[in-house]
Amino acid sequence: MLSRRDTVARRTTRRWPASSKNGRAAAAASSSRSHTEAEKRRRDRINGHLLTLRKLVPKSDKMDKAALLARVIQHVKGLQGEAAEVGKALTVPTDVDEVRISTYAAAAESTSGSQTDIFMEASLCCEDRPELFAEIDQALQSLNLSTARVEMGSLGGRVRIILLLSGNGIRNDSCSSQNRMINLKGSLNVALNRIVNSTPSVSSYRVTSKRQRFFLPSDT
Amino acid sequence: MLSRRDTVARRTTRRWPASSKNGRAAAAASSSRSHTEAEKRRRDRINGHLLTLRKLVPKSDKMDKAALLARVIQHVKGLQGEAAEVGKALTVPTDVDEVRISTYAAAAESTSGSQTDIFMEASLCCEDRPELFAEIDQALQSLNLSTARVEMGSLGGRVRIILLLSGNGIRNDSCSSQNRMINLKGSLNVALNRIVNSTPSVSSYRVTSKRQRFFLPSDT
DNA sequence: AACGACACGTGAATC
DNA sequence: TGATTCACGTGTCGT
Repeated sequence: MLSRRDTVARRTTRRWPASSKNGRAAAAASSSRSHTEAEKRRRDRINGHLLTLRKLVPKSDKMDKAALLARVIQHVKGLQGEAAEVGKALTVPTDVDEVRISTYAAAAESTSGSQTDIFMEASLCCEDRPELFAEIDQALQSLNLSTARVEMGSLGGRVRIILLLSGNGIRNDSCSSQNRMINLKGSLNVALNRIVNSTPSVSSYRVTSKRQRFFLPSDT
Repeated sequence: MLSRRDTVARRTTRRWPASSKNGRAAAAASSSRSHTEAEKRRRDRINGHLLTLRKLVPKSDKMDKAALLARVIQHVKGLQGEAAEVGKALTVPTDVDEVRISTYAAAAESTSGSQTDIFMEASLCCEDRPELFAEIDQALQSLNLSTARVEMGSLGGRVRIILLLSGNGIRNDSCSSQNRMINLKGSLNVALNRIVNSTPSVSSYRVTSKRQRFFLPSDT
């Protein structure tokens, strides 16, 4: 459990046998001493870094040294995954039209047993236009999908919208849910692609400058 | 420099002196053996985790054990800082109303010399309501601020909006630009706070469910 | 030779 | 008590 003993000096750096006058034994003793001291410096260096890591990683106090390392790798993995996910899910639109749909199951630890809900994450990137949200809304409604969360970024007249969707009542305890999921995914894909690919060139709406048309007032 | 020797078994797990028939010595030897074996297992566990970390952290191969740990803490610090920064700029609304404005100068490397534009980043988090964007738009227009980029996140009926603003024609080559900047910052702050703090309770707009009102169609 | 890094076995301490 | 964790000193390999 690691109590004190990591800070306390358990033994006072060993008493060396007082360098004898004999040349041979003195040399050997000196060598051994420097060796021991160097080794201690090495250990202190490692343990110092270990301590830094312990302070850095939350809830890693009162932990085994090996367990600490395990927690560190878990933390690094988590942070790396998070960073990658943020990078992938970043709401900065690019110049290419894109629709990406990924399904995954998030295990929701509830009090009454663990239930696994099915979610879908849809990311679409296209030219911005006023009817965009309404069209997306309509598509989602027709597919009976509810939006758990939405994030949106806009830059240079283009938008990237990331939707976290959940199919109503679609759980993985149903045997046919997987098939429904695939169908849903396909349907959503074609619907969003249709929305993205509807070029606004025929629309009456026209961009004056290549930039600065972010705040399109609702109707005022 | 860490060559092989970490994978090679340098000595074959020590030959124990064949449990003697003496009860006392046999017990002591058995105890010592289990102790040694347990200690080896512990070392292997630690080194195993260390190896995992070495695989996890890039460019940490061919490194001292202590240096590896130093690199791990550096990596963790970097990832944590990155995550914190992302978290601060992330468009996930919280439960507290908030307005945050930060100004910074971004050096734009143009062909005709380097010109330094002044930007402001405004982050506001409040309850969502249909007139919100229009009010923000109006405030920005009255302050003659143009929006270079906007990011928005919505969750549970609340929104967090992050605006990257640039004052029109405000450059730092002007001697009075700094004062104008401060005034602008203050004005923007009071304007956004007024918008955020205007409670929608008196508004005719009312939320039915605590969730799922993300896609408010423009007017259809 | 001398120095640095590693694995090892052991004594002490904690649970 | 036995199991487990830690720091220590040492042997040994590679530079």
